[in-house]
Amino acid sequence: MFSKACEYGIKAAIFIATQSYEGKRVGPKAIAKEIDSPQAFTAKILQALVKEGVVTSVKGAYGGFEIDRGLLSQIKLAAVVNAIDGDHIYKGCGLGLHTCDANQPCPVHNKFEVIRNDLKNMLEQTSLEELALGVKSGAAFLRV
Amino acid sequence: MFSKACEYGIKAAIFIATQSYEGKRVGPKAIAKEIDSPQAFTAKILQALVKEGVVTSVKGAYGGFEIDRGLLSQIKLAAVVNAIDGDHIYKGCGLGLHTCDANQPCPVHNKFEVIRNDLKNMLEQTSLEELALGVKSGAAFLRV
DNA sequence: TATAAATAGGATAAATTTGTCCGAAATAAG
DNA sequence: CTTATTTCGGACAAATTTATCCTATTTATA
Repeated sequence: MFSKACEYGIKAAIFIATQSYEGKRVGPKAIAKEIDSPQAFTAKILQALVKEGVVTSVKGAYGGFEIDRGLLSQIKLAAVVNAIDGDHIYKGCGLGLHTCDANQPCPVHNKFEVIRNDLKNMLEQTSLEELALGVKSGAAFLRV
Repeated sequence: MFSKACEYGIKAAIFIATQSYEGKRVGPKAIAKEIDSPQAFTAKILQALVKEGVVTSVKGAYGGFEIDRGLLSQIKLAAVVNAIDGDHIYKGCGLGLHTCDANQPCPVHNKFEVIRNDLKNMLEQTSLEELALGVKSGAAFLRV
C-alpha cells in the first residue's frame, strides 16, 4: 500500500506530534527508537517532511523536530503521504494505465474508484492530532 | 497499490479470459502486445499464475495459455493478486507493524480496516468473466 | 522420427527502493 | 569566540523489484 519510507514517515510524524504536545523537540535517534526504524534512513525521510512543511526542524544544539501545536489538528495524514509517496495511491489507475477515467476506463476502474475515494477521504480527514492522542492514551502503538 | 508484476498479471489474466471465451490460446508475445508490457517479464508472471492454478498452460506447438471457460466466473481477482503479491495488501498492517489487531492496534488500524475490507470484498467478488466482458464489449481497456 | 513451435526455468542485468556513512552548516551555551 | 550538539545533504552500499536472454523441455504435425 504505502512504501516503507512512507510508513516510517507516518509513524515519525505521529510520534513527533505526541512530543510536540508537551513542548518537546525530538531527534532522529529518539524517533527511530520509538518507531523501530533505521535511524539514518528515518533522518532522510524527516528531511522530506521538513521540505514539504509537514514538520519543522530546529538546527543546532537543543534542536530537533517539532510540529506547531496549533497546527496538529489541521495537518492530515494526506499531507504526510503526499510528501513521501505522492498522490498516486488515491489517484492514478489501479492497473497502471497512463490515462484511466470514465471515458477510457481500465477494467477495474469503477470498482477501484470507490475504494480509492474512501482511502482519499480517510487520509484527508484524519489529523495527526487524532492519531497522536490515540498513542498518548495508550490505545494505539507505534511499535510492537 | 499493486506491484508492477501484479498489474501485468491482472491485465494478462483478463486478456487470456477474453480469448478463452472464443476457445483461443494465447502466448506471451500476443499478451505482452495487448497489455503493453515487457514480454519476457510477462512470461515469468504467467509461470506464477500457472503454478498457482489461475491459468492453464499447454506446452509445445499450438500451445499457449488459457482458462477453462467454465471457471471464468469462479476465478476472482483475489486469486490473481494472491498468486503474485500475496494477501498483505488486504491483510497486514497499513503501517507495517508485525502484529496489529484490535488488541494492539497501530494508530490507523480502525480507519484502515474499513478500506482494507472493502478492497478484500471487491477482489473476492469480482470475477475474471465480468472483467473480460467489459473489455470484449469495448467498455473497458487493457492499454491506453 | 524429424522438425518447428511453444512453455519452463535458470542466469544475469538494470532500475528502484531501502539503508549507511561522513563531512558541512547552523546554533545554543559557556 | 569556542565548543558541543544537531540538522542538512551528498556519496555510497545493499536489497529488492523489474526486465532481459538463452537453453532445455515439451508436443503437434508432416
